[in-house]
Amino acid sequence: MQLGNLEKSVLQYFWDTDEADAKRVHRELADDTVRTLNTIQSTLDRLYKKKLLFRNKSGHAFIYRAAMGKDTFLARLVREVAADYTDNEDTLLAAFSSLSAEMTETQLQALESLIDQRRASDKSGK
Amino acid sequence: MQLGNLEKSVLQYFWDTDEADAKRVHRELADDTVRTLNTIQSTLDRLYKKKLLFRNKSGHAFIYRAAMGKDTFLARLVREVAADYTDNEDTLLAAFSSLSAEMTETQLQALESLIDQRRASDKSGK
DNA sequence: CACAAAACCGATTGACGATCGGTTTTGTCG
DNA sequence: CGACAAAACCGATCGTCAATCGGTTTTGTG
Repeated sequence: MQLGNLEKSVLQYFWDTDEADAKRVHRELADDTVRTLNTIQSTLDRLYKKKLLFRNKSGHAFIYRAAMGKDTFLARLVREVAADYTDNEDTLLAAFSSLSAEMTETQLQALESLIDQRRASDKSGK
Repeated sequence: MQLGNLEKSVLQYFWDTDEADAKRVHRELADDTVRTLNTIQSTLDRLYKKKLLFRNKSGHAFIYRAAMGKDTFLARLVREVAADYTDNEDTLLAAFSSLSAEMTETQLQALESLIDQRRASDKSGK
């Protein structure tokens, strides 16, 4: 899932904003470069076709919203990257190894507690 | 760092093979699609310019080798992906959370032991 | 039903990887 | 040292895909 810069910005926008139509996105994403509402519409449509945004019609316009949270999306990207470069599953662990080499102790602890949480939710049959 | 398919294959090749010149890569990467030696050369050059391969001349030809291991490269990609979608560092942890939700107990344990190793090498002043 | 708003379509541009043909360099060997 | 082959280097073309926008078609709604 390779995204362009505008696509990323828009996605980011929807992680902060519950829902919006093209007009609103265009208005609130206004930055340096001048862009047409039309450009935003194309981008929304592209993201919709990529199933990264949901939409449903309300009056004239489509109302869009993020199809998944940022963390879920990130996890997906990470998995994708790993799958792209590895045959056996454990390369992902190797990558973690390199990554962890640059993590702070605090982050390591956070990671550990995530693992524990995962185990807990397993046990509870979730 | 976005790579095309041939680039990925070549990189993968160099993670299995210590060093090789274009000719050898071309010979050993021969698959279905017919490709010229020239194509392989371009690709090697592109990877060299991206600093993913080292090279040095030996006789007529360049001898190439991987500039980093697969795990280091993967870690770099993961970091890159994360940086691309997150302002604060901790989104990476959130992503791990989603990821860990699909890990087997065995993988979780492996991850934990990686964390421990990391701590150990910290203490030893490495 | 008319009209404005938005969707939809299609064209263009700019990156960039893949692919090669052709030209220039450059070792090496007689 | 000079010819020749091998490889590097250059540049063109093609395909894909995001970004951009103009123009046309739909479509709610007053």
